[in-house]
Amino acid sequence: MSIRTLLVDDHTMFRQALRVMLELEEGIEVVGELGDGSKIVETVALLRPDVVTMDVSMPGVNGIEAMRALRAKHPQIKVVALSASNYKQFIIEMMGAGAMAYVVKSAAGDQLVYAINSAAKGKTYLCPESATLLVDSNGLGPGGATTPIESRRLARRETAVLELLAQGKSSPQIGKLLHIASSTVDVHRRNIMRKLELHNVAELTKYAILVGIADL
Amino acid sequence: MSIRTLLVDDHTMFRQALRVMLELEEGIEVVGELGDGSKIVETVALLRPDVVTMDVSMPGVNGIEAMRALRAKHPQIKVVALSASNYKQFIIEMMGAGAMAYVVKSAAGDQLVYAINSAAKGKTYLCPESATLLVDSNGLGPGGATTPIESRRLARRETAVLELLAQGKSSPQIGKLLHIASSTVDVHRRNIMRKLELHNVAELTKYAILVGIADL
DNA sequence: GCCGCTTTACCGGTATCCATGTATTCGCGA
DNA sequence: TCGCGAATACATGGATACCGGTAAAGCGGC
Repeated sequence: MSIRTLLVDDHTMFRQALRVMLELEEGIEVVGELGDGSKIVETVALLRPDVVTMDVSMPGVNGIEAMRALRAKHPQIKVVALSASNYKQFIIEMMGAGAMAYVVKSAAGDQLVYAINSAAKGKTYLCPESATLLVDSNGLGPGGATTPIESRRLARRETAVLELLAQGKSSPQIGKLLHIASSTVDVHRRNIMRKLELHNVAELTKYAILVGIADL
Repeated sequence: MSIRTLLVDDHTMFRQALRVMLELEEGIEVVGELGDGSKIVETVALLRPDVVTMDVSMPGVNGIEAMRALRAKHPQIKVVALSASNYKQFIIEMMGAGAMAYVVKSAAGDQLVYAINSAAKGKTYLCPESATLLVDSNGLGPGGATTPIESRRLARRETAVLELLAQGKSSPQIGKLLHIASSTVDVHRRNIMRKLELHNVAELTKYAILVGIADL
C-alpha cells in the first residue's frame, strides 16, 4: 500500500508537474492538490492523506500558519515542508510547529521522494542545504533554544502595516490608508522590526514575501 | 518528429518535475537542463533544441541577460519565458528581447505545453494573466512604445549598489564596503531609481530579487 | 572628441529609527 | 468578574538616513 500524499503549493504548474513525477514513484500516491493553506484542515479530513507536502511561502494562508492549524486538528499528520529559499527562521518555525521534513526546491527531486518516505515512517529529515545552514549559523549544538517563537508572531495591525511597507508605502501613506496617525504606524513598524529582528525595509520586504504577506 | 526543448530553471526539483511532465506529452522531447543562463549559448549550440523554456528570475545569469546573449548568437531559437511573478517590466523586456511566449508558473501545466507548441510554430503567446496585466496597465494599445529599454540597463557599479541595498545595507555601509563616499552611493541609488522608475527600498529589493541580483 | 561610467560634493525637505511616555480597548485566565 | 497583558493608538524629541535636484571633474571606450 502506497503513501497517500496531498500537495500544497501556489504555483499550479509546479504542483501539477510534481504530481506527475511523484506518481511515477513506487509507493507514492497523490490524493489531492491545494493552491494555499486556507482549506488544509477540511481537505485533510476529507482525503485522509498520510503525508502533506507543503510549500512554506504562499499568498493567503502560508505554510507556517497552515502547519499550526493542521497540528491542532490532525496531530497525527506528517508534513514535508518545501521552500524555494533556505531561510533559517522558516526551518525553525516549520520544524518547531511539527513538520517532519524540510526540503528546498533547488534540491533534486529524489530528495523530496526520500523526505516523503522518511516522514511516512515517522522519521525526520532535513535536506543537506538546510541542515548545513542550521549548524553553521548557531541554532543547534547542545541545548540550542533559539528565541521564543511566540514573540515573533505579528498582531493583525502589524501584519497590515508590514504588507503596506513591503509594497513600498511610507509611514504617512500607510497612516492615511489605515486611518491612523503616522506616529502610530511608526510604532507598529518598530515593533515588527523588534519582534522579527529585522532592521530595515529591505529585510522586512523579503520577510513579507517569504511568509506570503506580500507579492514579488 | 517532436519538438526538442531545453529547460532552464534554478529550482532543480521544478526542472526535473517539469521534464517528466513534458516528456509525457506527445510531440515534446526534453533534450537537456540548465540551472542558470551562464552556459546557455554553448548548450544550445551543442544540443540544438527547437525551443528553450527558461525562467526569468535566476541567480547568476538571469533570463533577460540569457535571452539577449542567445538572441545574438542563435537568432533562430524560440524561447518560452517562465516566471513565478507577473511583472510588467519583465514581460516587456523578455518579449522585447525576442521571446516567443510568456507564461507564469501559477498557470496550469497545459498552458506551458500550448506555449511551447506555439513557439515551435513561430507564433507568439502570452498567458491570460500576463496579457491582462499588459493591457490593463498601459503598455499596449496603438503605437505604444513604453520607454527606451536601454535607459533601464544598470551600470556595473549601480548593480553592485543595488545588490547591497537589497541586502538591507544603508548608504554609509555600502560606501565603506565599496570604498567610496556615501554621497556617491546616494547618487548611484538615485540613478538606479530613476532608470527603473522605482522610488523606495522595498521596490528596489523586489526588483533585485526578480532579476537575480539578490536572494530572498 | 563625445558619451557614458564613476566619483565627489552641497542643499533641503522628508522619513526613518530609537527611546520613552500615556491612554484606551479587548481577550483571557484566575 | 476582576485584573493583567497584549494590542492599538498617539505624541515628543533627536540623530541619522533617504530622496531629489544640481554641479563638476576624471576616466575609458568607440
